Amino acid sequence: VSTLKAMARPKPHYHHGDLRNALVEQALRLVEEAGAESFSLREAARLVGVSANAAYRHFADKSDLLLAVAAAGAHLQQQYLLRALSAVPERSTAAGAAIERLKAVGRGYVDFAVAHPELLRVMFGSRWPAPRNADGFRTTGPYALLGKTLDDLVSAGVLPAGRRPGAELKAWTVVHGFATLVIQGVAALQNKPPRNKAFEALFDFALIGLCGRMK
Amino acid sequence: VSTLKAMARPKPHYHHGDLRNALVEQALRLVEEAGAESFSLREAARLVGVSANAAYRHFADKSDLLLAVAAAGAHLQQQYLLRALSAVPERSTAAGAAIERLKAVGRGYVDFAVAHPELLRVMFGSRWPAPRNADGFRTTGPYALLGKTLDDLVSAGVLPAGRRPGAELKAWTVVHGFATLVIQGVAALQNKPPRNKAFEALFDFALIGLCGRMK
DNA sequence: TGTACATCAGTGAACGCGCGTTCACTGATGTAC
DNA sequence: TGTACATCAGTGAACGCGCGTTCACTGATGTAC
Repeated sequence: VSTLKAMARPKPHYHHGDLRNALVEQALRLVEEAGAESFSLREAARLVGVSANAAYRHFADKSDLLLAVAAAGAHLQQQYLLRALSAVPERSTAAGAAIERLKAVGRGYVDFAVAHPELLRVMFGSRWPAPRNADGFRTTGPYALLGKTLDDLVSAGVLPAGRRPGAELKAWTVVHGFATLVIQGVAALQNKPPRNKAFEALFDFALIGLCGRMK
Repeated sequence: VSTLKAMARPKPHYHHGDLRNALVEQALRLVEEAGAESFSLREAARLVGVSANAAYRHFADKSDLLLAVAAAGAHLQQQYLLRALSAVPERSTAAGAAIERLKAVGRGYVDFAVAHPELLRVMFGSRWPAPRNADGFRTTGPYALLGKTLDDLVSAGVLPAGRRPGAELKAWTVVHGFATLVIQGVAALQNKPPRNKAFEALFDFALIGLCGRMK
């Protein structure tokens, strides 16, 4: 019997080796499935195959673990944005390219929200620390990427330099508002075709608003 | 001793009389203080001065009570919007009046979000039933009010009729996005003066985007 | 290369807690005659 | 107007539950000599 037991034993190592990451990934998965509200540290540990207690070797407490989940979410979001940017095809004009890049950032943001709604909620729910600029906005992550894209829009001559200040907030408000409406279940935005159509309309709207004229 | 006890007894009536409303109001208060996440039915009943059990005379379960809270929140929100609309001063031109009314709706929406962030979260978190139009949007509440305001904008000659379709979604996205950023703690929007400044800039941006030209 | 030992990363049992919900009940209310 | 009785709106005790967290512990790891 003891031989069988030893054979069936699933844990070859007493030390996990990468428990911290394993817990964060499992927690992220659980959050995405059922939301942060019903997330439990014990369940995450259980599924990783470790005692609930072991988590306290790596995290101060439950909220600390969720903070790590939020950070992982930010990293994933960044990947979405960069992937969307790199998928933009070449353009003949700098103006066309700059516009398409701005659209890509927006699309990446929305795609991330659609694919990981609960994760986005956790990221916005938890005030994890991030460097901010003088205006009180985060200098890393989507906000910074958006800023760079808007700079390009000025260089390309699409966005008048005089209208550049405050453009981040406008663009971010639109894209975040749209993503929020989508993940909060607005019926008209639940299927992809109408959602894409709404996104296009919204982008045109935002671009006109930003530039102060029809393109 | 028993006399003192009788004198101190706070409940003159075995029947509460208006327990349902009392529970909803208490629950709403608790949600606003600490969020729906940590809300407990027992605490609400306790604070109303009634056994936890009594709540089940009026609500199927906890989530049913929260649904009622969301409905009460919607009613309160409507009051904010109507109050903001009625505070709009008279204007010499129909165009000016229509623009100011649109701005008032937006301001009311943001003011509600700032004053009752957790309540707004509950309202968007719970899928309480509401009539929808053919486009999948709710036909009551802020969305309908917004529609009417936009119609006025067309009548006043500010918004070209050709640009009217889809205008609700654009306006709603901006105002909801802004409210969401505010209540989610974006540092630059936490104090009233900069928030108002940002709102003004955002409104101008949105109006240009809606109308397709500078005003 | 071998060994002693500090440090590290886990275990397993237990804690107290507040929760949502159910049970059998009882006091108050209102209505038919 | 009085009374019998069905209905309604509460009570209080109890349930089982999973949770976060703490405790004393032990097996594995790595390093100094």
